[in-house]
Amino acid sequence: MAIKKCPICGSKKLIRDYERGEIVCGDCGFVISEHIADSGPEWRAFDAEQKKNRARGGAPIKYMRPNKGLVTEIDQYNRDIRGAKISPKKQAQLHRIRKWHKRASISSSMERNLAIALGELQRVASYLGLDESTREAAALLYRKCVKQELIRGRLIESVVAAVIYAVCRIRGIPRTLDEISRVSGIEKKEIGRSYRFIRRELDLDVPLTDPTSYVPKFSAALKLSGKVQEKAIQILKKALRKGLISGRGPTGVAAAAVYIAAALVGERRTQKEVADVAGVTEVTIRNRYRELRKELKLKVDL
DNA sequence: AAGACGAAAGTGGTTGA
DNA sequence: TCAACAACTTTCGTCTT
Repeated sequence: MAIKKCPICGSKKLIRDYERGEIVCGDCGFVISEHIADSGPEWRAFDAEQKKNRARGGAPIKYMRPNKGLVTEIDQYNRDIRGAKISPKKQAQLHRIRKWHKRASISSSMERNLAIALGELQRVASYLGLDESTREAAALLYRKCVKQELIRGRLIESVVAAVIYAVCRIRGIPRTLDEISRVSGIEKKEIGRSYRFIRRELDLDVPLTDPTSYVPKFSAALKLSGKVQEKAIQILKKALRKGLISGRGPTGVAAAAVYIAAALVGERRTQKEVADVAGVTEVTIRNRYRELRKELKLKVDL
């Protein structure tokens, strides 16, 4: 069912944010739906060069397919294009070609690994509501891992989860290790270990998680207005300048900011409510809240 | 009765020797 | 590999609304 207008303010200006898997109201900022399926094109160019290459004719190259979407097959009937029998010499040649063709593609261990991994990746990504371009980025990263032989000794599923986590961090898509752990069925510490390993080996540049990216998510779960989100982001920006973010868990900081913002705007939520959707405890919210209040000199009457 | 607050002890992960 | 360490959680008693 397609969503046509915002249930809060009735506005029809809806922004579909496929990277984050959200539909957001353009007027009040309310996050109407998370985890939407991407109905846009199945690939997105990361830069002009790729756009040019991919925009050319033919099917887009898909990293999600074990053979990148390009298929050649040599059938088993020794006939030429008109159906006539082929000479024994040619037959032998064809046999050799078939053999090597198979070895070079589906039957190589790398391709077998990829076939399993990409299926798992597809499954986890869809549970997390990640759009196609993010999935492609994850698939590409996974290919790099395979190429550098980083999988050996590790569960394929754990590397898949780690790759997804890395891509989400890089793209600023708010998905916690907890969420990924839940849908992938791999323990958090296991994912974390694989994640750190591939980050080091591939020399990935992963920025710190920006707490503001969690604000829309938490606000939506708490049914808070766009005004609260605005306020919360404003608070976080100030906190960032004061150096209150570093070293702290991003979800905790974001949760505290949302909690404060809700109180300031008059849409109060209890610490427990905020804590639950953020996946932290009330104590953590209190600690962050205390720091924020002190450093930013916010007057909050509770 | 429920929520807010904070102290104290416990837990799991990181880091540096 | 081990110990120190910071962030966070759990638990609990007290205060406020």
